[in-house]
Amino acid sequence: MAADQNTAARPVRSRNPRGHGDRLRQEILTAASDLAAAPGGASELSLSRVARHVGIAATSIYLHFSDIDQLKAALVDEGYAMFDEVRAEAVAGLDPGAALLARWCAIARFGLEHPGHYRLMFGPALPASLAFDSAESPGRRAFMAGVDAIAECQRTGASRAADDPFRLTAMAWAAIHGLVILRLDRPNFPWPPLDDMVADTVRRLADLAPQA
Amino acid sequence: MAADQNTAARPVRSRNPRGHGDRLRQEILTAASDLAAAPGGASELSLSRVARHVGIAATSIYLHFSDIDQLKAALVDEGYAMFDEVRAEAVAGLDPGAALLARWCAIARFGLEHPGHYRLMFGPALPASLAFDSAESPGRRAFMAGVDAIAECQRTGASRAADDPFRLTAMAWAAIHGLVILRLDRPNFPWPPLDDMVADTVRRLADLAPQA
DNA sequence: TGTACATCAGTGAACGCGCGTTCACTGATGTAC
DNA sequence: TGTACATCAGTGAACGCGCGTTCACTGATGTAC
Repeated sequence: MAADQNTAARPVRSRNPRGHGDRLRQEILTAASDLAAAPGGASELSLSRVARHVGIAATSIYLHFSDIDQLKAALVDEGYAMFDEVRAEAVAGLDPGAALLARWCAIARFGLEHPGHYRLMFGPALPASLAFDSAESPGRRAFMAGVDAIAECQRTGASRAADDPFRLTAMAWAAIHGLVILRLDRPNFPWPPLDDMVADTVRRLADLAPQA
Repeated sequence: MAADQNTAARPVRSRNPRGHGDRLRQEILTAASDLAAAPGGASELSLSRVARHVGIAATSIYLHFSDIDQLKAALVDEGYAMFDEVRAEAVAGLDPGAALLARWCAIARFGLEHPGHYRLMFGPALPASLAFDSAESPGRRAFMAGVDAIAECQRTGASRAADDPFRLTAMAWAAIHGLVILRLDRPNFPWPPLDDMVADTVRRLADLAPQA
């Protein structure tokens, strides 16, 4: 019964008006993100499935992406754009300690709200060229912003941890990534509320002063 | 050059002596674990690849496993057997605080030493029937053992955290899982030493008393 | 106002590949008589 | 001691499927004259 996704007729879809062919690009990205969000992540993402989801012929994807890795790369780019925005928005106007908590809560919420993007950005399925490891990658830049945020907390006394801020950030990153990815992969586990867990984790790892 | 795994002749391999056909079962499990260890995890695990890796015909796998999910399930079983053993060995004879640190260090090391098993046990690619969520699953039993370990620390004063031990364990699990899985998925990141990071993370989350 | 043409958004058939799975089989080794 | 047979460990050809990718194409819409 659930299998008729294979046999179902392609959904009705009227072609975009002349001059707006690039709208399809966004439809493709959205569908790809939906598929990558599935448990199993990027392994559920295929050109045929994306095309079926959008309601177009598989070959139409080539009008906007030269191959499937370009499609994944575009999702990753889009993901980092949202990711940067979400963090900036979350910390705006806060003092360093509150900002640190807000930053990591925003990261965790981003992961749960955009699981398709998140899995591609931080999961194992990246096109090789985009792996989070060169110093100029967007992932590394986001990480270094986290390092700065912790260093700022240490400077102002909001954090009493004496550790190297790079190391502290690696610990926080791992901890929050684990929270996100386990929630995605084990949705039936009786998870305590997200924001509290994230805040408690960060507060303890960075030894943040108790809040007013 | 790396592609000749496809065209390469099957490795020489003499058949097992009469009465020892079940040796092949273990060879298959070992090869499957190797393949699942790859970045990309279980998506690299296929019957054909396992067979090629062992040096047998793909159909020979059916002599020991009725389908590919049974093969994965056997890997998960084997993984939990090792996992239970490794934890028991790590904590033997230690006081509650030291045992808690040793437990989580052993878990992290298990993940890095047996990435194939670990990815299947805790990653997204589990056969549906084995997902870590029913109360009787081996994963849940391991988790509850962790809860007991933290509760014991709280009882003896080794941990000064007042939280629900279930919640604390969920935080620790997420944090350590994140450390393991990010190390596997981002091997080029300049990670600080594992044991220190694990111990620091657990010490801070559980608010363990400083050690002698 | 009419018509030829260019452009644009998208299609459909076909390909070779690796996959999981089925089926009938092979050939060496031990055992019954 | 010799031979027929059963058992055992594994093989090889074939299937249908979804995949990524190629190629030549269609049909609606706008524009030049």
